[in-house]
Amino acid sequence: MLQVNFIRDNFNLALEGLRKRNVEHPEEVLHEVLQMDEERKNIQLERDGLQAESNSISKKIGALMKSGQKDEAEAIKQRTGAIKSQVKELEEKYDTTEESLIRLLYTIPNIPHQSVPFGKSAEDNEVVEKIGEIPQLAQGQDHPHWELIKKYDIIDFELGAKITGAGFPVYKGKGARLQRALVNFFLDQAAETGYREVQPPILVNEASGYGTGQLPDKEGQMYECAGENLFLIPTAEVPITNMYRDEILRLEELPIKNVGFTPCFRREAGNWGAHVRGLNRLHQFDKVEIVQVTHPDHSYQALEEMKAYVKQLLDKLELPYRVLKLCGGDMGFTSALTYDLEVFAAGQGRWLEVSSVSNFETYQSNRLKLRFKGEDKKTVLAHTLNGSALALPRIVAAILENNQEDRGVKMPKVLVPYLGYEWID
RNA sequence: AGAGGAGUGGCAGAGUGGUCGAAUGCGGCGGUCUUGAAAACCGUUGAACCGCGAGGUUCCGGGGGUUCGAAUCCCUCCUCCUCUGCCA
Repeated sequence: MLQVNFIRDNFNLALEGLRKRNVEHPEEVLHEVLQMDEERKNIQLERDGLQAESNSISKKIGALMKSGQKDEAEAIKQRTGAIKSQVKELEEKYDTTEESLIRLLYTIPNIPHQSVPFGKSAEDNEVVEKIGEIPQLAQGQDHPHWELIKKYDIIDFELGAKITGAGFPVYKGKGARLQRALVNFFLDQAAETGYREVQPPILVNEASGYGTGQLPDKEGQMYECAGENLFLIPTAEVPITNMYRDEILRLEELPIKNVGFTPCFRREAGNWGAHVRGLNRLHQFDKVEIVQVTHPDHSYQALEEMKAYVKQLLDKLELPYRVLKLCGGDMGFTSALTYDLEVFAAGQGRWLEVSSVSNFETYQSNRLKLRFKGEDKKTVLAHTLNGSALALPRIVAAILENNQEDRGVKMPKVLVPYLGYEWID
């Protein structure tokens, strides 16, 4: 969530940011925040004053009791009754005011970075670069992946539907091996680049959901465990970033770079259309995620590094891709700047998002209370970032579609040592 | 899952109703000494909010209660440890 102080000190900046986000009545919303915060402060002032008085009376009573002046002590006690009930009343008022302030802040998205383009939807995203050749598939070798997986019997949707439901495929034989190869390849690459590998839980509690911003508004995205108040993670970002909730880090610990492989679960309620066939959208999929916690001065440099890292993975997989800078209307709620990386899947003739790399600045760390002791020993909110590196299903789709030949599908060279085979046939 | 024990500052650990945001030790930081370092000695060292400031308020696992007053008493939840059971 945004910091109230930031809104107060940079009102116009915040306002412009919310306009870029296409937030309705941004000026009113921001004013309401400031007004609620003022109210909160006033209540605190009043409450603290009374509490101070009450504290000093209590001290006096203590002193009187000690010196044996019981009657005087009893006399003073009478006066505390009124103060007590007033304090209690003010405390309740303070709590409800603060609660509604936080609830309001939860509804406000992050302020986009200056460079984020205006725009309403994916149409308005800015194509930053395009890399690699779009493959020209020969006739008869231009199948979409959902046909190829059937032909070679490597991924089975019907079987998954029998066990669980739609969107939970079973990977079989070379298909399963391909999954494992990709995960190992991604993790090895990340380790070489200086990321520490972690294996977090894939069920998280409510506090974690709030910490990274999946709650309160996106319950529709996460599967909830009945009776446990736990959620299946939609991305490893949630547990890995929440490892640092309520932490005050030392300056030397930054930047923190973690990588984790987890399955991801998304309900995707209402997100199913004609063009989400096969592996394009699933309820359960595998993803390797990189997460960084950085000094505010270095987060954009880190973002560029993460983007470059993901690009290099796609280069090694020999997949054509493009990099988008998302516009204000298409960016995730909590992000300040997001790059999407999309591979071209020639069998469908479509770009598929395989990675999203974002800088959240202090939006998450403010909820998380993730801070570090700065140069002047003041505690400062750190910046958090994350990116997919990479999400598997669409990578698999693109590999299958782009590399199909007469005799089968040829695997990218870099994966062969992990796969133990060269062709899916 | 059952029985018992425990949760205090970066760590260790005292404190069982008022003078406790909290002894002491270690660690960290600053200084003296030293060519430099170590040792020794001196000082300093939690967080949040409010206030121009002086200063005030809150926080001893979370929440609630008793009391004029709670780290300390009561209730409840959570976590960890030990033993028993179960299980990959």
